[in-house]
Amino acid sequence: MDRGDGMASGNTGDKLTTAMPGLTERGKRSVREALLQRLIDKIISGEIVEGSTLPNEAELTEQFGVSRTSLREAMQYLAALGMIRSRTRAGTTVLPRENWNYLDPLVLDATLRLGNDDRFHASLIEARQLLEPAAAAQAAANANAHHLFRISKAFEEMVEANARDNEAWSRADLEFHTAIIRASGNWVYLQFATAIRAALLASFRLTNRASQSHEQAIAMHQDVLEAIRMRRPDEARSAMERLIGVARDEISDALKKART
Amino acid sequence: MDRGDGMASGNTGDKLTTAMPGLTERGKRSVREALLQRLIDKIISGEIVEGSTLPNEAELTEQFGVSRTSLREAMQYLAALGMIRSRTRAGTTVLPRENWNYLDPLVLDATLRLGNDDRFHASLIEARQLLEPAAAAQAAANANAHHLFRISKAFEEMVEANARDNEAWSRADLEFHTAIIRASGNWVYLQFATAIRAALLASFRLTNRASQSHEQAIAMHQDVLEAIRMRRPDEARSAMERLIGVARDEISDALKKART
DNA sequence: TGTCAATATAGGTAGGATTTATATACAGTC
DNA sequence: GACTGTATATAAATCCTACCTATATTGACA
Repeated sequence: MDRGDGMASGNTGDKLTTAMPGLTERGKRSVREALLQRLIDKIISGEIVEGSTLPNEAELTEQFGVSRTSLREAMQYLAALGMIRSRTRAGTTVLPRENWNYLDPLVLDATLRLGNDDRFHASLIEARQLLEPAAAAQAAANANAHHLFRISKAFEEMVEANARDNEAWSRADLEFHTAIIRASGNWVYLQFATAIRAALLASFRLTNRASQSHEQAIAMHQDVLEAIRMRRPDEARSAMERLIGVARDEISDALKKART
Repeated sequence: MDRGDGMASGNTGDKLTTAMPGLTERGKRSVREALLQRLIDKIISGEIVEGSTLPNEAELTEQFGVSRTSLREAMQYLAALGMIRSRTRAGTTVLPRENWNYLDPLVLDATLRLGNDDRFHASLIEARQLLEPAAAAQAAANANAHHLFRISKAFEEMVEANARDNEAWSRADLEFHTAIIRASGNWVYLQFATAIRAALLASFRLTNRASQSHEQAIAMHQDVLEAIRMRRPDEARSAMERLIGVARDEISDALKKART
């Protein structure tokens, strides 16, 4: 929980700190970024309760050892995430969770790091099961040449990577799913890309895929690709349903194992 | 398009401006809020092209007549919306649309105001057709007493308002749909609440509902409510599908009419 | 071709002036 | 006397100016 920036107020002008660059230890994150993450973590973890009122600026700057400007910039960021609202005289209050933008990478990341909530993963998978087949069907109907190219390219990169290169595989897998959503032409679906991204990354962390299942995965991805290429929405939908179904099973297995 | 704050740089410290408060004319929005909206509008409308690099801070402060602090706070907000990214020395660039958080009320509002894109509305309706029936089914399965109460209350407020009070009707309608999504227990679905909110508000603006269709609408809402109360997911799903189906038809009619 | 200094730009700090929503007190009315 | 509207005080966010720091790019030079 302790971050290296506890004494960030130390660099108030003396040349010592600036004389040795690169020694700031872990994280080259800026003051604001560090502060932002500390605040997000405190709110997400519940250390700062939703609905509560934050201390005023003066106290916060002292508590976190940052200037008012940095604090206020971080506050603006939080306000944009729907996590706080400031009203003059009334102070700054933490909004109910319902308003938070969980689709933001920072928020999503903090939630996955701090909360071991199975229901969270379940919702994510549920949403994928709903959205991705629909997106695949729309992609089969709407995709233009450029979209098809990007999907195909991602697929080929998956085949190329195979079991050999886990990093490249996950990158390509991610791009495959994102490209299909993009091809659906529905901007609302696209908003979920970051959530799906997070879901996939979580599953990569959790599951150590046996090389045998790579073959199976490739076959299923190919089914989706072919259906989209052939302009068959229904086939694309069901192929994607099968694909997500397997992903769901793998995740729930991994979560069960992780619990023991 | 012209805002009243074009000469906001006038208050550079001389006491004259402060001597006459309340003369700032229209809009009680703060400097930052006004600036934020101007920037969002410029980006959404395409006046500032995605991928382009903004002028540096000094030029921007001059151009918009605001201080550096306000500018940077607005920038932080934009960064949180995924619209810009700042890197030292490289300047501030506008990110591709794909990264923008359209689910944010400010962004959504600007998009609806500035862009008359039918495809935008179509995507919104498509997403509702996919999400809301699923949410209703989940709500039928998962809703607790509190959730049921809120849905029922919203329904009763709709009945109460009926044709009499258009304002109250739309507020209750909004609450009805939001409460069901809340009851689904899926946080991902809940992220769409703002989008659905926007869709409903747009439809209220567009359609001048004949009082006869209020009766029909109430009946359909009641079907959804009853199915959830009776814990029948499939019925809830299909009742919601019918409801959204009508909404879709009304919207597309209204859009056609608006075009002529 | 690699190294190092100059430079431009975002990032950060300090402190004061201004604005504004709320609360409190007070006067006027039913 | 209870209620309602109006001035004043105040606490908090808001906004501003001025100056300092860190860092990535550029370009000169060895």
